[in-house]
Amino acid sequence: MEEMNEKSESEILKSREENLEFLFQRGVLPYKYEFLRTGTIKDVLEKNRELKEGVESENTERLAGRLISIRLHGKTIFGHIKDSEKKIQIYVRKDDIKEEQFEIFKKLDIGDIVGVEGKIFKTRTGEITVKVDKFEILTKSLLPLPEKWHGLKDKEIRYRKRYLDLIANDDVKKSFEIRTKIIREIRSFLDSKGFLEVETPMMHVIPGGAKAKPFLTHHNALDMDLYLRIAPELYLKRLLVGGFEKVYEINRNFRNEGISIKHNPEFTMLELYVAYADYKVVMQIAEDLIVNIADKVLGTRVIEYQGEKIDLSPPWKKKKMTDAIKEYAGIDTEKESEKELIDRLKQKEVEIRDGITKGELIALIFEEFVEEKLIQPVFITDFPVEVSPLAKKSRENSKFTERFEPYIFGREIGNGFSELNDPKEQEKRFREQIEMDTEGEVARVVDKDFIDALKVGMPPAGGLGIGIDRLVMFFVNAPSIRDVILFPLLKPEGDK
RNA sequence: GGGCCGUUAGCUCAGCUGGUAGAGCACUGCCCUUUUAAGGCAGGUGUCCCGAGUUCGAAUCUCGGACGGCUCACCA
Repeated sequence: MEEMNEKSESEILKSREENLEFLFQRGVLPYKYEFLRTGTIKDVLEKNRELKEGVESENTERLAGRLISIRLHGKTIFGHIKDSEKKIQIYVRKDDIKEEQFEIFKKLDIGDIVGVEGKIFKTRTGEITVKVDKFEILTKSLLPLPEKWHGLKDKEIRYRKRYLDLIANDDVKKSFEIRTKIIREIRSFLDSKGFLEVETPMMHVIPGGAKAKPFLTHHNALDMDLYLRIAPELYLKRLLVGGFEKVYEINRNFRNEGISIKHNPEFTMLELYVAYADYKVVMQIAEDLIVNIADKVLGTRVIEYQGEKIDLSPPWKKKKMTDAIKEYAGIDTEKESEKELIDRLKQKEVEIRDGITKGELIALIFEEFVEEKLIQPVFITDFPVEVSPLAKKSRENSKFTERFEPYIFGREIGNGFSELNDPKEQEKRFREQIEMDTEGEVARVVDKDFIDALKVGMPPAGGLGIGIDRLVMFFVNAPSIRDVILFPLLKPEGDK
């Protein structure tokens, strides 16, 4: 089996290996140390846009890039080279360069990285082209590039060999550039509002701050099990206790759950906390933050996601969860009994655990009957207290909390609340959560040190979390979270 | 983990109701001094994912397995 692979692989490589050997024999080292460019391809294209046909540029340009196409015509060669932004045609005439150089050029393969030098002209068809006087092969490519007609479509290869995906699919590079701009814009927005960016531990002794299964790891010297964090929340709140008033963290969370179009085991989360503020303040920040991204990164507040036009223009609607259920599902959760709600859920084949609470039922009804209908941006507020262990109870109704989630395209893209800061209440809620957690694969423990911190006293505060990957998905119209994570987790390659 | 679909040349794919394979791109050689999915002529691509079964005969049918995609569940 292994022998087979080696054999077939060497078949693929053969011609390129021979070309490499050809270069070595002529004393050409195809792994150069540097190449000084006069500019990027984009610069040169812009500079020569007005060039008249039949006229050569005054300046000699030096450009470098990957050879992405070659067209041999006997005594001339056409091709395109591409750098990080643009591609440009190159034109080599046998009369213009030494015979040996011409022979070497004919041995170049698609994928080689080359440097070219020459004047710029426009071809008969008006394409800006480099008339090559000199060239250097900067890096030899030994493996073939993805096929040029169909490009690289195989999703597995695209994710597994992202470098090929980036070479073959321009829009992929663009998506990741937008991702970076979004994160940069979030930072600059929050920094300008006086937030301090902090870093809290990724390795936790007690997993907390969210309801999810953690990854387990081990510290050898301390002979101690550690969990990769599922959320930074409890540490960021400790900072509020410590006296920071506006903090945020943008970093990875790790959750040992299933992988799907919306889930990657490690994902990037923004969490922010504002002292002396409640959930209403934070809700406004969430809206401002996202509208600001739309303005600064895309320049429009109307985005199209998977064929659906989404208008991010503020103000976003706000609906209490129970009101949304009434509006979209016609169910009055106040009036209906628990049994009636359970029957409705069972019709949708939702599993109901024994001893389920009314609050959990309301949350399930919302998820099953309402969520997918929330296409345009909307804040769902007032979540049941049973599903919101870290949120303060509502001033109006103690069965609900001062909590909100912004929904877009049927997906929750964030989560925020008036942070619970009563240590006794918090400890009680933690214990109730542990009781409700019937699956219990990971031993749930109350984070006593966090309770101690609350006992020292945390100012009233509002907090917000936003899943960055999912947010980016909207802005780059990505159907899968894997399209916005450069190297998504995949199973190791099988022995095919 | 459940369900659905897929796996044929390096790549993208075709191969009807079973008679052991085909196209384009890529690759090799030759021709071609403004082409751009360049073109023309010639060349060979291959344990048809693996294993077992049915059959005179399996890429094709049956069963089992591997790998992958989508989807549902857990979750954000």
